[in-house]
This record gives sequence, C-alpha cells and structure tokens, in this order.
Amino acid sequence: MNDTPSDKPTTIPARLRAAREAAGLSQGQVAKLMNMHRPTISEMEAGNRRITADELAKLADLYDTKLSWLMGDAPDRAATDDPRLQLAARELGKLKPDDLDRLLKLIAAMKTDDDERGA
Amino acid sequence: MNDTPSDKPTTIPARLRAAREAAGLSQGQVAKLMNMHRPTISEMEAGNRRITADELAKLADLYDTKLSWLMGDAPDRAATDDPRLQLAARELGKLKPDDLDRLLKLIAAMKTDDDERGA
DNA sequence: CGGACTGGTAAGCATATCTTACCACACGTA
DNA sequence: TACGTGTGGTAAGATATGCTTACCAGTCCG
Repeated sequence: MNDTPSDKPTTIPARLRAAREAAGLSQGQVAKLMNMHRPTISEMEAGNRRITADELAKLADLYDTKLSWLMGDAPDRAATDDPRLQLAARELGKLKPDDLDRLLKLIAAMKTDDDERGA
Repeated sequence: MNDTPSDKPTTIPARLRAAREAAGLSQGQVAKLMNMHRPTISEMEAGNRRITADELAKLADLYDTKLSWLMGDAPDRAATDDPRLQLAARELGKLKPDDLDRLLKLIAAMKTDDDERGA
C-alpha cells in the first residue's frame, strides 16, 4: 500500500494529512463526511486553522487512527516508532483475551530466547 | 443527571474539570500554566468554548491524564487502555525483527480464527 | 479538446474568542 | 462580627478567527 519510509510527520496538521491519505480519502470526501467545506479541510492540513478536540476525535475515527498518534505524543505507552508496532498494538486489541494471554507468553519466550543468545 | 463523585463524566468539558480537580489544580493555576486567563478555563469546562487539539494535549500532560480518556475513548481501537496491551506493545519493540514478523503473522492467524467463529 | 477530479487560496461576512472587569460564595482569622 | 483571600461564574466591547463562496492551477482520462 504505502511504504514511504522517509516520511514521518511530526505536527498535527501533517499527521492529519498523512492519515487521510493513508485512508485513501480526498479532502472533498472528508469534507462531506464531516459536514464541512473543502477549504476547511485544506486549511486544517495546512496548519492555518485550529482543530478542535471534537473534530480531531471524528477525524481519528474516520481515518481509523489512534488519537494519541494524531496528537503527537504517546511516548510512554507504546513504541510508536515502528509502523509494524502500531499495527501490532491495534491488532492486539481486537484479539480475544485468551489469545492475548497466549501471545504474551509467546513474546516472553521469544525475549528469553534472545537474551540467552546474548543481545 | 448531575455528576455524582462515583459517576464518570461523559463530555469533554466535564472530563476536563474532573481531571483538573483530580490533579488538585485550581482554574487560576491552570490558567497561569497554560498562559491563559481564568475565564477561559472556566468557559472551557462549561462547554462554552471549543478546545483545540493542542490545548487538549497540553492539558492532558498537565493533568497527567490520557488523551483518549479526555476525548471519550473509543474502546475499539484504543489499545492503550488495557495494561496488558501496553506491556505487549512495549515488549514487541524489544523483539528482533524476525520474531516480530512471525508474531504479526500469528496475530493475523488468530484474528482470522476469531472471525470464522463469528465475532 | 472538454470534462471531472484533485488541492490551494482570496474576500467579505458571521461568529467565536480574548480581555478586563465585577459578581457571589466559602473559608480562615483577627 | 468584619476582614482578607481564595475559589469559580459571567458580562461587554474589541479583536481575531473561522466560515462561505468563488476562482485558480494542475492532473488524468475519454
């Protein structure tokens, strides 16, 4: 789909644009879904317009993106550096509790294995 | 329908107030820390003023609260709520790339299994 | 070429926000 | 009691912001 490794937006507007494009939506589409006008979306992504909390919540839901990622900080909860980790964290939430438990044990086993080899 | 101490506030303004009080801060204190005026804080909590994304991020940091909670979290994709998921995400970052890839496939397999059984 | 899509931007108007000020209430103390 | 201090709520004018409409340029495809 989209493997452009060099890009990593830091500001909220930049992330909004990245998330929208990742969702495969045009500004016009988003505008209709949000009951807004196209220029509004454009200026939001250009950083010329403030984004309210409600708007960001809607957009995050629309783009299927985590709020904390759009806001730019969640450094203590999860390692968001690796896109695969983001995916993994999201997928983990959809698993059944039993599966999650099994997975956690598996992870622990893998880590032990790594340590024994000397990391 | 007032907010009794045991009830959780539902709207963003109500959560802002709850978070502020939980942090033991007065509106005046917050205003100074945010470089704003007291009435501004008051109207934010009263719901008479919109809260921008940046403001909410600052407030969340100030109140030591999760952004997702302030915004009325979406449990579907807010994987950060479950402590086990936080742990998992953190542990995932310590794995070797190969192990991570294998794990992702495993997760996908588990998800498929769940879907087949009917969610 | 003509048409439909994409996104960016300007101008004027409507609205929201800022700023200052004053208000009432509660608490602790001389 | 009366006072001072802290809390938070609210009003009014000035200002800043966002909204709405419109037009612009570039791209892609029939």
